[in-house]
Amino acid sequence: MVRVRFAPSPTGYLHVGGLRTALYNYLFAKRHGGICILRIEDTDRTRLVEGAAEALLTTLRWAGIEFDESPEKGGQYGPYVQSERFDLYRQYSAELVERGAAYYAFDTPEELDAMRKRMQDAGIAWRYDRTTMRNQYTLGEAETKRLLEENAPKTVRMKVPLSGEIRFEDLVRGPIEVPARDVDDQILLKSDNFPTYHLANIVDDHLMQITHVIRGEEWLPSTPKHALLYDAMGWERPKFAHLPLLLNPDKTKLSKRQGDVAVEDYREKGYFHEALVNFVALLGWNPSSDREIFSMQELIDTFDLSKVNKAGAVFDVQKLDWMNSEYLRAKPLDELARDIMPAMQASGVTTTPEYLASVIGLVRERIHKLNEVPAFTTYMFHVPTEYEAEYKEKHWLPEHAAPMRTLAERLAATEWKAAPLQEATKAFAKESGIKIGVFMNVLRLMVTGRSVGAGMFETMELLGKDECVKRIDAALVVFGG
RNA sequence: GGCCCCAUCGACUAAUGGUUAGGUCACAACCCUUUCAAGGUUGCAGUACGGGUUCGAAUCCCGUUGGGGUCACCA
Repeated sequence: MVRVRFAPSPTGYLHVGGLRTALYNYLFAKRHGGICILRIEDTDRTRLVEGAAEALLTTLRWAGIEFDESPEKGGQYGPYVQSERFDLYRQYSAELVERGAAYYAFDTPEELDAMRKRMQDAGIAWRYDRTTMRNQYTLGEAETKRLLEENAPKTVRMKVPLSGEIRFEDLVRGPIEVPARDVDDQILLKSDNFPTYHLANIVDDHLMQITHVIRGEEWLPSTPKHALLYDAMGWERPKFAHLPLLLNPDKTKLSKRQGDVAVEDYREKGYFHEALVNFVALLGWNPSSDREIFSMQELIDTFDLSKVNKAGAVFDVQKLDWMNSEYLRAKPLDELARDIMPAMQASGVTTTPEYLASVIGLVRERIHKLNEVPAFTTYMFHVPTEYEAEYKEKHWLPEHAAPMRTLAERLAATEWKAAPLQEATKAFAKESGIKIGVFMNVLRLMVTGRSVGAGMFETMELLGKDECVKRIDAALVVFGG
């Protein structure tokens, strides 16, 4: 049985890289009929943000990712919040010490900083030296016992072998080998008795029977430590899969400063969750096809960890925009109308879902995001009060007044549908000897006040005869016809 | 700097020893046209470099260069 987990820290928003990690875990679990778990890793009290865990869940749910086991849903391996599992970590940390795989250290942060600085100045790579620092090996049994009884501040560090190689297999990168001498004696239990990520992570992954650890590449360097810990406890190691990083345009790790990194930002900007998920799914993975558009179910059906790429992928908003517009054009109009109705009302428009749906149908090919609808379609709800100066300058001449008046009369007498209206206009252009382009532009100017918009006759049909005639008359007055 | 990872058009990627190196975004041109789009057609553009292995290399090996990640009592 496949069991995977997404384990974020509740320190704020959901990073798009986090979304992709969560998504791959979810897809992998669903693909194999497995279980996907959400675990909150809140062992660092200093970085904790109130309400962040709930926000994370809300955003993940918006994206269409549901967990089988989570803090709110529960499950038989809970609790799913690390701060509620502290006793467990202390217990296993003690066991690690008993097994000789970890030891007590009594150095203060100041001492460590000083040592680090000294080594740095000397040009030597930093690594905790357990033969010279203050720990149970240098202090001796009696002194260690005394300090422990005295409740002196202490940490528990892992005892990493001084020689040899640490090997592990990565599902996307193959075998990885690192010299043990380059691995630091990582702190497992802090002096406040709280575990660090490394301890809490392997304890929970083991206890929750996680079979595959799918996480970002930034974790690759600490995986040897995790492998060592599983071995020390006599636990079976899960399979590891380290995902390529999401990058800024300059190829550095995707970060704030260079654009939006929070999923919430994209949500607020009006991107569809389907588009964001589709886009992010294809960043670092591809099912070897030319296909670009995938629904969640289609992603589940084709997802394959072995096809995940090794190289980082630049997050290109232009392609996201394109993908979003694909969804915008494919979605049912009534659904779009329902989604954007609140924003329409907020911008002072009262309308019916049916009319709004028709309006969206007219303009959806001209915008990238649904939330552009209110600003793009004001003329569909309000009589224009202003006319784009440059556009008017370019297309309006006083001698157009008389023919326009006649055209308006002709149009009013024809069936108020796009096709007949077009025919009538064409006929009148021919008859009057004026190019149809002139009528088109002036009509657009008078009816919408804008230089850009949907097809003119479709727009007029939807607006209705009375409204259009009224607008043309009003414009004629304003323009001094 | 040590360690680790990575390397196909500007971007996302396909091609797992044999293809004129394919698709998508972006960009450009043309067509369509009623503004803006959309759509259609075409174009631009890539295997980082150097050595091997092989009849044959984007693909396998080695090196170089370049990029990235990581080196906390953060995760």
